[in-house]
Amino acid sequence: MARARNNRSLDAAATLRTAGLRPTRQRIELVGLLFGAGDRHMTAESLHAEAARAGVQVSLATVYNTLHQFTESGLLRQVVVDAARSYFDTNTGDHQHFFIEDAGTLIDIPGENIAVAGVPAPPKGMSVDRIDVVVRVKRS
Amino acid sequence: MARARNNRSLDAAATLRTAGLRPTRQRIELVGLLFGAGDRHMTAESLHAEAARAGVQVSLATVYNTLHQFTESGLLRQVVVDAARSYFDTNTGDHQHFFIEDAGTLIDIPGENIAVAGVPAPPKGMSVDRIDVVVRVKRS
DNA sequence: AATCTCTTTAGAATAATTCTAATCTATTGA
DNA sequence: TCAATAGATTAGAATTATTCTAAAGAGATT
Repeated sequence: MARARNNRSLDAAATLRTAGLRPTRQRIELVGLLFGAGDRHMTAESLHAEAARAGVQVSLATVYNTLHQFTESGLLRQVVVDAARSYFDTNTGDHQHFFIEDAGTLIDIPGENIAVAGVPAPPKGMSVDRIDVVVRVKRS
Repeated sequence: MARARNNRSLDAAATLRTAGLRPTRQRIELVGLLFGAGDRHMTAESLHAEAARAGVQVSLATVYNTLHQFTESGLLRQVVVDAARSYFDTNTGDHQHFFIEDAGTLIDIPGENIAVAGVPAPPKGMSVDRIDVVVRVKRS
């Protein structure tokens, strides 16, 4: 019998298969980093740096590819708060964000807390894809 | 008597002076383009192209400078909806946006229509700068 | 008009992201 | 099990939006 991969890897592979993605070495390791420790907000650069620190060899191009594939298959959600960089959120459930402008960091606001009322009907032939609320905060 | 500038230019110059900016030829012409025709959502490239079409000579660097200066002095509001480009809104009043993802266009939602409830207290030492709501719509 | 400070500009530089085309690897079918 | 194949990874080049630089230009003030 071949030496088995550990449980984490098995979980990651299953997650990837469910998402319709081949469980490659790089994707498995990125799944581990992304989903191994609670809800996180990552940029391509921060994930690439974290992979390097963890001794995981993966190119920046693959990190970008992977973040986009994970977003398309619903494993991640992209958050647009800053014109300069893209954030990816491991929490894909109903929630919104505080954005700390000075630090460039995000904090989740649970969806049950927050409510948006009075959104007009979208233009003819259009339907609402998602409503994003960003509460921008600064040092006071 | 010197030939007087027209009213539009006088208005523009006054607007600029009030904002604490020197009324230079370029700024006056950009004010004319930006505020001459109702509420608009522009990118640096779109404003630069429109200036060129109108025969207004202004460099792209100046368009960027001007958009940022106008934003800082409250003449414009920057809208972050797309990781790829920055939009500037001539409507600085209380309102929110539909973002048509396919077309990359914005539509205002009047502030009196929309309400956000249940925003938790911001983290210690922070205060809310602004709450942005983006209703992302797509062809249905 | 002289001076001073602020502004504009072309083009170089930067930063995030995407592309390319060559190499590699997981999967599949024999 | 192994070759074939479709898909994935990679380094580095390319692209895109934006910012920087430093030199020339133009309002403002005297």
